[in-house]
Amino acid sequence: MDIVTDLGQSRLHRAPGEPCHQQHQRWFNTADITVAHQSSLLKQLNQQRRQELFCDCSVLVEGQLFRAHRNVLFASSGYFRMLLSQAPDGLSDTVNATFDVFSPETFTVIIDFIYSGQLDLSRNNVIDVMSAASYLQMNSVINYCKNFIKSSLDICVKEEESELCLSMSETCFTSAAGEDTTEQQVRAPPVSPPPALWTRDTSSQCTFGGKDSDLEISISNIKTNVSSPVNDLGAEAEDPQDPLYTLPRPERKRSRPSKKKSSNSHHSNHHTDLNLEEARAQKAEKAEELYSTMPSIVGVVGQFNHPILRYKCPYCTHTVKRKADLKRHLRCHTGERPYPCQECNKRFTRLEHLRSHFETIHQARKLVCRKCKCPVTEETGHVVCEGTRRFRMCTACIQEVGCDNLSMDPLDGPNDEPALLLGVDGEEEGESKRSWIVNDDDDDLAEDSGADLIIQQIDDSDEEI
DNA sequence: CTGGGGAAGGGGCCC
DNA sequence: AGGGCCCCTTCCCCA
Repeated sequence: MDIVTDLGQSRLHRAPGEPCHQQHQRWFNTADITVAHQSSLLKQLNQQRRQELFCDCSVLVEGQLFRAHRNVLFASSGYFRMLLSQAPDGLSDTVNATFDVFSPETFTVIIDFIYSGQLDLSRNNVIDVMSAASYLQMNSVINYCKNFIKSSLDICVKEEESELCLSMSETCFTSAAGEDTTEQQVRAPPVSPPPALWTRDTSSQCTFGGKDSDLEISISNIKTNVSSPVNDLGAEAEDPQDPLYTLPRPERKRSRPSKKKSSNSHHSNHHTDLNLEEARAQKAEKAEELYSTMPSIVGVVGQFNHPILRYKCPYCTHTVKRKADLKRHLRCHTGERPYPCQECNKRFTRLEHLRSHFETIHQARKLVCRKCKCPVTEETGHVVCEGTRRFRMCTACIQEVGCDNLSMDPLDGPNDEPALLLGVDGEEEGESKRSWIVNDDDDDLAEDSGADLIIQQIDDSDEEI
């Protein structure tokens, strides 16, 4: 039996034992039949959809209901593939999906394409369709849209070329303070393709400087989308030229600051610092934009009676229950690290991670000996400083290491001693917390003072076991 | 080379 | 919605 499962792809299926010379004959026949069969099948499915026959899936787009076949959506869209594969078991159950991120008109174009292979693109809807296709992870539609825009540009750009060049030169080089948003628009920071895709009101991006707004929208979105093509799983390709991509991403190998790196980072040149700061600021800005444009509801999985709300990450297939969790998750894609450690300048995505890091690394909160792992009290051990790192050692281990290898903390004093970071006995919790968050006056502590190991007397009065 | 431990990062979920 | 806790995984370092 010859069955072609891939839409739009003809394949020859040779019957077992069939001579090769007959294959070629069969190829032409089968190809013709296959195309005819595909066409007929698609028409049948489309007819069924229009008559709502055997439809087992509902898609709600801004209140407008679209009935469809689950298997067709599954085969056509990465998003639906993910959505449907996460749906509860039970093939007889209907599946419901709700979208607020594109209009019913846009989805009509998409679903018509799914069921007919014909994409009804126009100058007015191409961006919306491309955005929706990107969201739904339909690469073929994205490519059609790209080609459509490209071909439009080939015509338009030639017409507008001279004026556009003039406009670009004005907008790009006249703003010394960088306040001109048009410059940023031209540069199109690629860190967040999804925001552009989420924003259906593309008119807000028409700040390119030319007079043809359609053309400018196209340029903006082409840059965003082409530079960050979405793969089948929805993750965009990385741009090695983009400074923002140099920061940790979940699919990358984690970049731990090695000791060498850490020490070098203090001596990095001014330009690098500025670039890092710039990249950091851009990241924070894009992250903020990303959060502000996050859709309120991304999808509903489950049965009609018991829908399960899920927020889907626009960068990967991960879904979460709460919007706040999505916001937190997005930091691993945006690279935003809003919580810097005052001691070592290492940055964290979460406050709790910073706290954990600070308490473990800089406060020696762990009441065990670093060497022998035995419990350490104020009688049985000391806090040992190694640069900005602190840990505890029992007296026996300190003696074993030898006092010659250890030196007293030069900061040991009533006012500036690091032990102050541990908090004061009887201090209320808020004060205690603030001690590890804000410590701007302790800059000298952040530097390696020359002593590799420093011992200081333990003040366990405020510590909890 | 390998296994153990520490640190960091991320997800789920409760308050 | 944000903060926080718990748990798990991953990565790196070191013996």
